Amino acid sequence: MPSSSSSADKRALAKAARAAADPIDALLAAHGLRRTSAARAVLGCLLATPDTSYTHAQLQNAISSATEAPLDRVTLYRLIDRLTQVGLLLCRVDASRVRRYQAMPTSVRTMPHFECQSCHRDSPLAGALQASASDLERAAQSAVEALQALGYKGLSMDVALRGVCADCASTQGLA
Amino acid sequence: MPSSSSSADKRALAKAARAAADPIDALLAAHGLRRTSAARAVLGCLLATPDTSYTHAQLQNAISSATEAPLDRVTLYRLIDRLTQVGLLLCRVDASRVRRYQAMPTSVRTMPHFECQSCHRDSPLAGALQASASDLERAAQSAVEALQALGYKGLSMDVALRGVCADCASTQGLA
DNA sequence: ACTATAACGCAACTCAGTTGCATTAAATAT
DNA sequence: ATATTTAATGCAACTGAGTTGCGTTATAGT
Repeated sequence: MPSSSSSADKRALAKAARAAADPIDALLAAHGLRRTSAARAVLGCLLATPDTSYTHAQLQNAISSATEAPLDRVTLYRLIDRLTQVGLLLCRVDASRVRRYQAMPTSVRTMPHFECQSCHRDSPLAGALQASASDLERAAQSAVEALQALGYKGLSMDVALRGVCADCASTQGLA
Repeated sequence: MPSSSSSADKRALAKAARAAADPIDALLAAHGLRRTSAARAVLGCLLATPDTSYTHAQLQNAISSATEAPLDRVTLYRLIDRLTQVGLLLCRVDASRVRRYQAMPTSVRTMPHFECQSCHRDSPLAGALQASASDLERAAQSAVEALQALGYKGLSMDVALRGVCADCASTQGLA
């Protein structure tokens, strides 16, 4: 019954249809962002590879080679800022001082890692440390739940150990 | 009986005396670093204020105003690198991408903190989150001990939560 | 005291990110 | 459907933190 529906109904429907057409568009709309080709490309790229983080340069490269639109440096910076501010992206600064971006993970997986201040290797806690690592994960999980209960959104946790690894400690005469 | 001691004894004694004269000099010597005025100033400054971290600029400023030697930027960078590599200093990169340096803490105190990706506030986990925080600390402590047993030196742990805080989540219409 | 080399200081450079401003294109109102 | 508003884009110039090269100085070991 097309003639019986009001024009207001039609508009609402059209809007919903547009928003729901693509899950990525839906996300953008839900967070009050415009559905531009750049936004679709970035969010699409990051959602396609969860748990993978990109630097700004890597992201620009990936977008530019995938699509035929070379996407300006500054535009990408600002787009990333917007996506991060609404909680769609997770941003962390790695040990070499560059920001790394990824889609905000849905479940909170903590991956404790160790950064050696001498050789600058960054390695996940493995082997004998699995026990402590899973203890950490459990503790982290409950902290995250507590924050979620307080209204915090898009939470992620990062556990970093720092120091001098056994290799470096032995090759220097360390006290 | 000064005349009975060999010249070798004398030299060893002199070296020990020089090294032990000042605890800071002793530390430098023990880690194979030269005792220069710059090294003494930096290490002295950081050891005087444990658990306080300085940026490169703050440190340069503190040194230059305390002593009468204005200490070159690059020299300070290189000095910090050396001190960090031997495990005397702890270096971390804060949310705004600048490195912060402090004396390597003797006991491992974990202070979980939350970084809001919208308002960029960085706040310690407090109040209702104390429980989770202390769970985290305990888990962290055992991880650190496990690493120490493996020969790792100068360990420190950093637990960071990231996301959008309740304030920011409510002021934007966040899904 | 002599010598080897660690540490210093200066200048120039790189890399990641920012700011200002004019232009374009979504979203909304008519 | 068209006009209007304003979010988003693109370019150019800039900033701040850290790095590299190289000649000079001062500490450690002989």
